Amino acid sequence: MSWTDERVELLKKMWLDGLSASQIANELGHGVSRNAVIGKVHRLGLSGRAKTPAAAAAPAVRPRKEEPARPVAAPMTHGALALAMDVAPAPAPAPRVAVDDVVIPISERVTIMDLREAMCRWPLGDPTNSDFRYCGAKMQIGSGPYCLAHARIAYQPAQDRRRDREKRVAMR
DNA sequence: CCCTGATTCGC
DNA sequence: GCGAATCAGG
Repeated sequence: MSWTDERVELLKKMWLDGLSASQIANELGHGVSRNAVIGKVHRLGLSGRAKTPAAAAAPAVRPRKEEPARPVAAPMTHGALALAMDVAPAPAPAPRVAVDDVVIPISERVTIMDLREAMCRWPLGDPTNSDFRYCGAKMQIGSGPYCLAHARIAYQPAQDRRRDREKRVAMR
């Protein structure tokens, strides 16, 4: 894929929101690596956070050939611009949500950006809304992309599932 | 070992 | 311009 205006906008927004390169790469899609994101960020000139005092003033620890210090764009503050855009806080309802006869822990709900490889991809809410989250619980091997609880819902195996209403799946 | 960003350089 | 490889670190 290529860096379309749209994708660059997403990149800018997320980077300014403080998301890590890998998180951004993960959300932008399959063809984008974290290196690609970092590379693009630098080319766009929005990197430059002077973390180390010495790094900002001195040529750092790299004895390689250096360029006359590229002019880092305006040292914009992370927080200020981050507030300009959304990223709504997660609503905090009941500690658990019951679906059918299975109790799902929602304590780990995560945004797509925080979704890791081993996290349950059961969607929670409307993907159009900003409060959309994924379950995020630990993925159960052999249960598709879901945790144990959600796998049971997704792959309703037996026809005895309305049985055992009292039986609870204790998780954490 | 997991992760972070930074830099170089062949493409 | 792009990004894998690499570096330097947490």
